[in-house]
Amino acid sequence: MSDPTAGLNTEQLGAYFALMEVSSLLQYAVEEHLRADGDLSWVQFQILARLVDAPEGRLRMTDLADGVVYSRSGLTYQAGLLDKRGLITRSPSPDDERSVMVTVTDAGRELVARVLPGHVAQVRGLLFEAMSDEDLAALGGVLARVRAHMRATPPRSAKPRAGRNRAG
Amino acid sequence: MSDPTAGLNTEQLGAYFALMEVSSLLQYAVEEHLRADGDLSWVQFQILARLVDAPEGRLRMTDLADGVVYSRSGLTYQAGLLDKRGLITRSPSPDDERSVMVTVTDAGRELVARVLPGHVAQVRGLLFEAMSDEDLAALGGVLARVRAHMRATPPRSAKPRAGRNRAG
DNA sequence: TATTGTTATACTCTATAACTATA
DNA sequence: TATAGTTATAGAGTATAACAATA
Repeated sequence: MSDPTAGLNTEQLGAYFALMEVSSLLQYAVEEHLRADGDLSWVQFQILARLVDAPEGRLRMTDLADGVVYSRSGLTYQAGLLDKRGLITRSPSPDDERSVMVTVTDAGRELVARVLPGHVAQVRGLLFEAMSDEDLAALGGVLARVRAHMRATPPRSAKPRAGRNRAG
Repeated sequence: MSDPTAGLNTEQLGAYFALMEVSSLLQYAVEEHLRADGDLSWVQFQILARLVDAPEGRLRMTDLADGVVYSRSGLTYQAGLLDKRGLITRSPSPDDERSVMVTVTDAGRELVARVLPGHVAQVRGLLFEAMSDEDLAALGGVLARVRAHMRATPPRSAKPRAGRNRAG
């Protein structure tokens, strides 16, 4: 394990840099295709993908923001773009009048379906082609654990808002 | 391995999403500290870190751009900012008059040194705390292989420039 | 009083294309 | 003709703070 008073050892540093480099390269490559195939940015694709995966294709704005690791205002902006293109709809939640439910439209689902094959091919070619089954199992296991650990920390949308956390 | 005609299986999809989510959360957390500790963005820190690690603290612009996964003009912009703050210097290369060598200044090294402890603590707390030694070894091994595989693809700065790659 | 979401605004970043200079 | 880098410009994205509405 790691000594909390020391720096990272060589192995840790290497793994950290490799992680960031791999995800960066992967995101860049994938984003290029998403843009060409469906005029979608990475964030927009993530929003749509999460909605498609969600029960009934709907999620609250805040849950979406947390999932995508995004600020609220940023999500409002992106949701506005997707709304304008008819890929999602927004409506007040019946449960909590403050909340807004975001729902994928059929057009949204179709776009995801159209874009997905190329996307998946991209990911396979770059990420999984260099991986054995054991690699995959190991990677998936560690990352799932790490994600859970990170998610235990308060999510981004819980950041202090105007008026809180001031000095004095 | 993966069947090139099929989609990703559940395990692959999970690993892919976990990878992107973990790196995204990590980068976000780390960037917050870098900004607070040294008024550095993620890219700026990466540029400085790479220079500090390089022999004699110097690298060509293009090598830097490839390493950081960045466009040339983007790097010029960032280098301009770092230059203005006295953290790097730029000078024509003696070998190739077209090239520009970027060098970290003492101030740049000091800033990296000042920011590094907090940075490292952040990474340890989020990434390595949830990992055993075996996890680390596995993760590092896979990622190094994947990175090499990805890097086998032409780097970003080699993207077609004005006038190349036109249809016809 | 806290939470959800939107808006206005200002700013940072990024990419494209045009340009200069050297190989 | 190709490569290295800069610049101008224009656009996308992002965050902050202020705001309205509901809990």
